[in-house]
Amino acid sequence: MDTTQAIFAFSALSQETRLDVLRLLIKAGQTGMNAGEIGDVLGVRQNTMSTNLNILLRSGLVRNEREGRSIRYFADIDGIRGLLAFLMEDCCGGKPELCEPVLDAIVCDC
Amino acid sequence: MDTTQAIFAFSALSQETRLDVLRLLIKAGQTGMNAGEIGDVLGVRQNTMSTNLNILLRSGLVRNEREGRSIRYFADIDGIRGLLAFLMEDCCGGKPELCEPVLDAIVCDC
DNA sequence: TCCATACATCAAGAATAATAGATATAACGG
DNA sequence: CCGTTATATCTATTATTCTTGATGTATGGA
Repeated sequence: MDTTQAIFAFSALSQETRLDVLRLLIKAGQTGMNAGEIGDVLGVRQNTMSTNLNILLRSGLVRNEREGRSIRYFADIDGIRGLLAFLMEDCCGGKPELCEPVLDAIVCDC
Repeated sequence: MDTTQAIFAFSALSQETRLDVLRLLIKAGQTGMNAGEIGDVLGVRQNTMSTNLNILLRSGLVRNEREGRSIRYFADIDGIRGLLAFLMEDCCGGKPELCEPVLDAIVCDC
């Protein structure tokens, strides 16, 4: 992950539809969701959703897989990890009490 | 953290100067850095840096403290935690193997 | 109180991004 | 093949964001 890529990824997340999509796909986990299904759930027009899905794809936060006529989208965990690792790189200047709370926040219930 | 606030924060990070500033402040930890010092290190003009620091402040990713004539800026760990927690909320749909690698990436050496 | 330092705000031009109508492509069924 | 479904691309308009010169404000020292 370099700065340019990180900026592109954060930029992808700085728009409501795309942020909603990624959060939805993170919830969906390995099951993923079809493009049309995502558009229906979020109430976004087909071509707008397609454009936004493509931006998420290019940002490396999402991946997809053709499934017959549909295309299924998934959160790309490696991409998300890379982005967060880039942000938190060299964190806390040797004082773990600064960054530990950040980790705690992401621990999920599963 | 709500969607509007998260979009504002990700938008704050989707610009080179501001992303550089936050990463710098994360490295600086509790020591923080003066506004002028940040501008010097990153080679950004005074008023541009001031505008960008204000955007980071309003995004909740950074906090500041007056120090005589200077103003010292710090990464706001609570703000960062809130943002990442919002993104990863309800992650992995019951399958921990999806989100654990994300956590591993952020574990720091300190 | 006057000056210097450190930072913030204003305003306007330039660059970038968002949306949606129209159209194109890809896959499947008959 | 032909039609239908599912998604992608093109294009233009509108809206937002970035940068910077000029100027304003706050603090501390002489």
